[in-house]
Amino acid sequence: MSGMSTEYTGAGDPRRAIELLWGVPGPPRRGPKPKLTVDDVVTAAIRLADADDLEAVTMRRVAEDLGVAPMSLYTYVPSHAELVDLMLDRAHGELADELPATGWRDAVTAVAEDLWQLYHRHPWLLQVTIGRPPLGPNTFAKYERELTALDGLGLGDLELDAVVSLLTGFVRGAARGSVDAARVVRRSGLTDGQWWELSAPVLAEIPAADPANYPRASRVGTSTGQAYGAADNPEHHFRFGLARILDGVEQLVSRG
Amino acid sequence: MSGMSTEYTGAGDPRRAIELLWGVPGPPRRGPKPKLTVDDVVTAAIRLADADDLEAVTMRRVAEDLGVAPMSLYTYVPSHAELVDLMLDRAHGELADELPATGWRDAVTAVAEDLWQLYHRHPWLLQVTIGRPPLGPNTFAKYERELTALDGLGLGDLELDAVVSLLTGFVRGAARGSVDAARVVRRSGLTDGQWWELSAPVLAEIPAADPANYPRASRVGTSTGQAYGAADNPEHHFRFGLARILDGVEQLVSRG
DNA sequence: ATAATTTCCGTACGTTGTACCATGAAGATA
DNA sequence: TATCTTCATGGTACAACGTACGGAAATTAT
Repeated sequence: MSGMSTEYTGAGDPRRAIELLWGVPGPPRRGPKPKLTVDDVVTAAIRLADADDLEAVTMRRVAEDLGVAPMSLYTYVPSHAELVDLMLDRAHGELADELPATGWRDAVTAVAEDLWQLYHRHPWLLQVTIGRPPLGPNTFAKYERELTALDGLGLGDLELDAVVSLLTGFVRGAARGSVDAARVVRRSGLTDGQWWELSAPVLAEIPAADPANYPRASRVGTSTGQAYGAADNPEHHFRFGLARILDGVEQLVSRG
Repeated sequence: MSGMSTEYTGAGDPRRAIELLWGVPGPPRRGPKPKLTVDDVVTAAIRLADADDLEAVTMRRVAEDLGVAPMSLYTYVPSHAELVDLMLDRAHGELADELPATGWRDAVTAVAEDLWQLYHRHPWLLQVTIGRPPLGPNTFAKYERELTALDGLGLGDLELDAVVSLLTGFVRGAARGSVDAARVVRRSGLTDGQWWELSAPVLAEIPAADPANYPRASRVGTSTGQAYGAADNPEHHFRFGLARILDGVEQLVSRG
């Protein structure tokens, strides 16, 4: 294989992936002492991703960070794809286990907030395409906690799953908007305001782009621009959307 | 520049990008007749992306498709990034302008359904990272239509923007789950069921992965597995989530 | 005719994941 | 202790990527 095609979780051999995720010891080895452990590799990879991007996690860079040759990594990890799986499960281990005991709305809010924070601490998590659900301990614990937050509301199993999916999907999307916006500012060196000051005059020269053709869009666009000093406000969108979803779920619950 | 770093929309020179998006004619040219148009390039790129992936849209492959050398494309498009911007705006041109006049719930539902369909027709749209909002005609029209669906409900401009963001972000996330799941099945050649049959026995050998440690997760997991014959059902998650969000928005509206 | 401009494209560079193979280190067996 | 077996290490190489650079050829303006 060559290049780095779109990688999704759960590519590669399931057996090997699961053994790595759960850290099964394996039979006693015979050859020379390994200089590293799988955890070392994952730690270095996460350090690189945190400092930059998922794109920064190349086998060559991870190897350099660890003081070994690129090909040596393949004794610890079958491929780049499995390394990403391991990074993902490890990062989710930072989520708490406890939940507030002050009602389901607080519990669900805590789940959403924790995830929102986690995605901002490790923005590269949002660059991982989810193929198969990663069958690691922390991914399991995350799902268990999310279900626990909705315990005792009388929801059926299928409804529980759908609500959790709605919630986590929403947080993921909102966080993505937030970190993508931050990334583009960092990478381009232009704030949203500066970028708009460059773009607006060009747009004004295009007859077809007359604001009269898009009356609502231009009105709301200028309103949000003035209110936030930016095109939009990810943090506000997160809180607003979460409130709407909680209201929607509450109706479902109260209807039985 | 080398390799293909994570590309986001709105990279590159804003002036040139906007001129391309709106198809401004430019001064009369002097040199030899161009063999192609910008539209030809975009069309070929979309054809490749539809047939496969965004990853399949390489300058070399697009050029081959058009019968020119790779470097010739750069006379039409400043870089790969701008090409993606153009693809994105063009694809959104497939969205209808009209809305059902039978109430805001129907209108918002139509917006969501149309987007859901569009993302399934062009799954690569979900692989584009949104940096700056693409300032093209069809992106404008999309936003205008979304706002129109919420007309006359008494929502403020900031609320309107937040609701639209919630709605489109939700559809995007749900569709992503759907197309990613389909892609992994196609690429791995394994259905969810087959993949699970491979994974489950391995997991059963891991003591720490005992279902008793994750009681809710394992119960709900088997329920959904039996109900859908798969890990989850994207279509159902979409309809379910949309209903919850509509209920949540309805509360906001009725509270004034 | 000449000059100015623009298209087209061959070549080349730096980047990626990783296949393949040789080298040598360390435990198992005699 | 000597030999065998197994495994970590890492050098080299390949195909694919975006695209910088610069020359050749074509077209229009003068």
